[in-house]
Amino acid sequence: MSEGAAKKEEKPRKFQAIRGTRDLLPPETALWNRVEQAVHEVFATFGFGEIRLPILDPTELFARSIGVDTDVVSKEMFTFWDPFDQRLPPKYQIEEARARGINIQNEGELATIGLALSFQQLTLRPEATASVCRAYIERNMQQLPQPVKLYTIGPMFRRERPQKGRYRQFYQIDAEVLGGSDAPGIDAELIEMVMTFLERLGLEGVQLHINSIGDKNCRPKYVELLREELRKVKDKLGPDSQRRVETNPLRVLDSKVEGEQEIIEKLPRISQHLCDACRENYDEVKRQLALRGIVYSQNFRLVRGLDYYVRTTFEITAKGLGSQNAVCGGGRYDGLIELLGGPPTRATGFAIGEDRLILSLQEQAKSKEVASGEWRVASEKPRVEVYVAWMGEKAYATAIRAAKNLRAAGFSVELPPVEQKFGKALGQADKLGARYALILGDNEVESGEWTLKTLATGEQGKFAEAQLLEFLGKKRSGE
RNA sequence: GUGGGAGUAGCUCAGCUGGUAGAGCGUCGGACUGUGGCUCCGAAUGUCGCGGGUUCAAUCCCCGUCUCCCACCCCA
Repeated sequence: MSEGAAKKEEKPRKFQAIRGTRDLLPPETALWNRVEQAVHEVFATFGFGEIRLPILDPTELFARSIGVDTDVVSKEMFTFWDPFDQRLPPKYQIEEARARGINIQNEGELATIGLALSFQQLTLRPEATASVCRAYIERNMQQLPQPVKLYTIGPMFRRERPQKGRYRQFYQIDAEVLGGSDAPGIDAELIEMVMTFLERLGLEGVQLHINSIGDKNCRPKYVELLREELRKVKDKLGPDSQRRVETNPLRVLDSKVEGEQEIIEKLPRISQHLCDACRENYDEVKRQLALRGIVYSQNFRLVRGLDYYVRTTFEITAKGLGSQNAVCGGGRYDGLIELLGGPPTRATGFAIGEDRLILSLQEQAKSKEVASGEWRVASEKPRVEVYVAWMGEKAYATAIRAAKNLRAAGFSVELPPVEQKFGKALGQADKLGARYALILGDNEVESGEWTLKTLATGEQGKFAEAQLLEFLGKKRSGE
C-alpha cells in the first residue's frame, strides 16, 4: 500500500523450446492427424499391426545395431546415465545395490562403487528399427506366424544442427517386416505400401530410388576395390571424401561436391560386383516392382548410412524440402536380429520422416492455393459448427441442455460461459468461423421455439427443440 | 562440429549519418441493452534476443553469447 513500494519485480525467465524441438499447434496438428490416420488405414490393409515402443532404450542397443562408427551413434545421440539415487540414506543405497546384484558389505564401500551403481546408459532413441528388433527378440515374436509386420509412429532424437526438414526431435513413421523369408516380394510389397500411402495423401512429385548394396559376401570385396580405385584419385578429392576413402568408401559415392562428380561417375559400381545370389535377388526385386506398376530409378550412389543394411536399399524423395529431400529411407537388414542376440532372422523395413512429409504436403498446398485458390491441406470441418448465443438465466439452462444434445449428436459447439449481448455473441461466432448461431433468449424460452441463424447467409428460422437436431443433421449430410 | 544470413509488440515489418520506439494486422473495450461481417473511436502488450564494450547518449557502432533460418557434414 505504501507508495514507492512498487518494487521492481523481476520477471520470471521466459522459457523457450530447446533447440531443434518445437510445438505443433492447431490447425497444423489436424494435418498430422490426417496423415497418421492414413497410416493406420493403409498399413492395416497390408496386414501391419501397430507397436508402441519406449522412447528410451539402452545405449548399447543402438550402438550395436546402428554401428559405433556411424555419425548417429558417435556424435548425435542424447545419452545419459540412469542415475542411482545418491540422495537415499546409505542403508537404502546398500539395499538398492544388492537388488542390482552388487555385493556390498558396508557404507564405506558405497563411495568406491561409485558409478558402478549407475547401472546403465540410456539413450533417447535416434530411430525405431533397433527397438522394434529388441521387442521382437524380447517378446519371442519368432513364435508368431512369420513374417511379423509391425509399424510405429513417434518421436526420434538426434543431436544434429537443425535446418529445413531436420529437427532434433523429429517424427518417424516406421514399418518393419521381421522373420519369414527374404523373398523379393516382401521388399517389393513393402515399397508398394509406402507408395500407396503417399498416393493416398495426394503427395505429388515423389521419386523412388533403389539400389542393392550387396551382402556380407560381396560387399566387403567391392568396398576394397572401390577403396583401391579411390586411392588412385585421392588427390583430386575434397577433404571430406579423402577421409572417407579410408573410413567408409561407399560414402564417397554420395558426395555432392561439384568437382568430384566426374570422378564418381567413373568409379566401379556395385551392381557389377554383386555375388550371384545378390544379383538374382536384386533383379527379382525390380521385376516384382514392375509387376506392381511401381516406377523406380536405380541409383548406384544410394548408400544408406546405417551399418545394418544389406542388399535392397531404397529412398523416396519429395518436393519442397530444401536439401534434405528424402521423405523415406529403408532397406533390408537380415543380420541385425542375430547381432542383437536373437535367432537368425530376415528383416526389412523403412522409416518415413513425418516432419518432412508434412512439410512437403504444406508446400504443395501453398503452390496449389496460388494456382487455384481452392486446395486446402487441412480441409477439416470448421472448429465451431454451432455457437450458442444466450441471454438470461433461464436461457442459460436451456443453452446448456442444447449444447449437450448437439455435442452428443457430434456437432462441435461453443457455449459462452458468461452472458453476452447478442451483438457481441454473433461477433464471436463470426470470428470463430462458426457455421450457425443458436440464439436463445427470453422469447425462445417462453415460446419453446429456438432461433437458428446461418451465419454465411444471414438466414434464420425457428425450430422446436426436437426439430433442430433433425434440421442440422439433414443439412450436414446434405452438404 | 563448420560456414553464411537474421533477431524491434501476439504476427508481418518500418525506424535516416547514434538522441531510450512506430505502422498495419490481430487481441480487448466502446459506438451497438434481441442480431455478426463494414465503419468509426479507444486501450493493452516491447527490459529493440541476452551480456559486455565505445559514447554525454546505443535498437543503431564493436565484441561475446543464445536462438532461428539456410547450407555443409550426416540422415528421415
